[in-house]
Amino acid sequence: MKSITQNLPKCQDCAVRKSALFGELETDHLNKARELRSHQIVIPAGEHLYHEGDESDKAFTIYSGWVSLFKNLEDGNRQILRFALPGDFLCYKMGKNKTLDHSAIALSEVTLCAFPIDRFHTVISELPELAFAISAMTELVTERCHTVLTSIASHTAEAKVAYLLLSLYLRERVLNKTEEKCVQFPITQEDIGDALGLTSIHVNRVFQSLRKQGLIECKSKCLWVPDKAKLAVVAKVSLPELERLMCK
Amino acid sequence: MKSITQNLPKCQDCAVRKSALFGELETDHLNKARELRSHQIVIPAGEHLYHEGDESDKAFTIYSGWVSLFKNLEDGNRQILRFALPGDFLCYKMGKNKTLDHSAIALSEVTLCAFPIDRFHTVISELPELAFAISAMTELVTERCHTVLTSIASHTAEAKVAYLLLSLYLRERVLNKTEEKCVQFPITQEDIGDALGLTSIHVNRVFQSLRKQGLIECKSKCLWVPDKAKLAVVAKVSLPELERLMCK
DNA sequence: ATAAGTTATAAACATAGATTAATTTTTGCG
DNA sequence: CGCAAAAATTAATCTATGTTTATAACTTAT
Repeated sequence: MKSITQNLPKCQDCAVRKSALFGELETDHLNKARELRSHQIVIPAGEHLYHEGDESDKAFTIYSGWVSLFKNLEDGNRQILRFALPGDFLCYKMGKNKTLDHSAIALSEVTLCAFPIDRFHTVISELPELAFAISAMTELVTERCHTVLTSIASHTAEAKVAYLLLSLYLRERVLNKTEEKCVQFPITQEDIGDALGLTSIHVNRVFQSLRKQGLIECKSKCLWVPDKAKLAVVAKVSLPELERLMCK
Repeated sequence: MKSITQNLPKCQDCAVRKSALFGELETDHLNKARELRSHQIVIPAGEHLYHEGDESDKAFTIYSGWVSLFKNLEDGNRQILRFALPGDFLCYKMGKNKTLDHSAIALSEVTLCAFPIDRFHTVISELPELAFAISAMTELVTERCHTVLTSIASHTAEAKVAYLLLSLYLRERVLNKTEEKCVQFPITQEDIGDALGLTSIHVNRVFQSLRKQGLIECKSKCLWVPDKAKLAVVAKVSLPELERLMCK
């Protein structure tokens, strides 16, 4: 883990800002908010950002890279709660209880913008816009959690996998404006199983089937969805609704 | 649906206050916050509180009764997201997007304290404590959602049912201080199935088994758990952690 | 008190997905 | 480049849960 405190990139130039916490703030508010940022952190793939049970004293915005948020189970398995992508705001709790209910691990090399939490609190008191912006993000995460719960509880394995792949594909597509047909996709079939409550073996079976149907192309950490509408049908979700939810 | 605007009960005497939104506010703040309340609403069992897609213009604290929050699926089924009990705060969104992502229906006769949302916003700006209190509740709901997701995704039907029954039993126990061994439990086996992604028939099989093991007694809208620790083992959850999460 | 609608229970059968175990392919590293 | 570890793939078997169909026990309203 490497800390960077000099020559930080400017928030107003940041590629992920529009989809991040400060996305809706006016420029003058932005300058005030930016002062909150203390440093950037670079974390190699596989390393923890924080552990379940830790007290949060920093908040992070992901600048680049993918993160997995999960709970460890008594039987040695883990339940992945969600995958966090650039622009996502992690590890901040406004309430008095600062104990974190889950762990976070870097799936690829990750760069974070870090904010000391105590400064945050005082600024929020003066800047209600920031409180509203944070709450808006929390509400979005909760809505996403509701749709994931729905997908996991009431659909087949094929629909669940299709739902997860499509969600992540849509998010990555808006973040990364390149013209390449594939987007980066740094998770394994086992990660997908841990997120959906399926074995990696069954995830593999579903992958074969989705590939045969021409719904996905996926290898070596890359994903391409030739026809999003078709995959949405298999995922049993309305594509416009999913786009709204995933791309803000 | 009946509206009450006269002789409302006082917040400082309210039986559910300590577990509700204003629970952590000081008395002087409380008086300010209480002015937000416009009226009480009584809703008969089976009637909707609001529908998915509605724009929220009021917020509610449940004063008495149980509510089911759910999404309707294309195949005619519904996914219950959670059951809301007295003290729960519903239907408020701080962010700009006021569209509700789920519906709510009364499971028993429900009395609500209603707050017009526009007044709320201005008060929050002046009273950061209220913003923190609301966020603390949202964070609690999110953590509960994480544990439900975990239970649904990675445990057996027996563990899921045990988890849900124990959660609700613990919540109802702290709300209702009576000495009766049973607590009210106004939901059907089908509701439980809709919450956990199981058929009501399989929920029934699990009920038989839990009863045979002496882990629950449940009939005519009442529930008794003779040994919470034993049920927690079946639910694959740590009882102290669940008690913290469910009883605040 | 009776009828009508819900909710719970029961049993037989079908299947999606888990489990186990082995093999192949890809990735990362010295 | 070549090795070791991780990830993906395949196949055989097993089991938890869904499906279907019926009936019984409650609730609620007339």
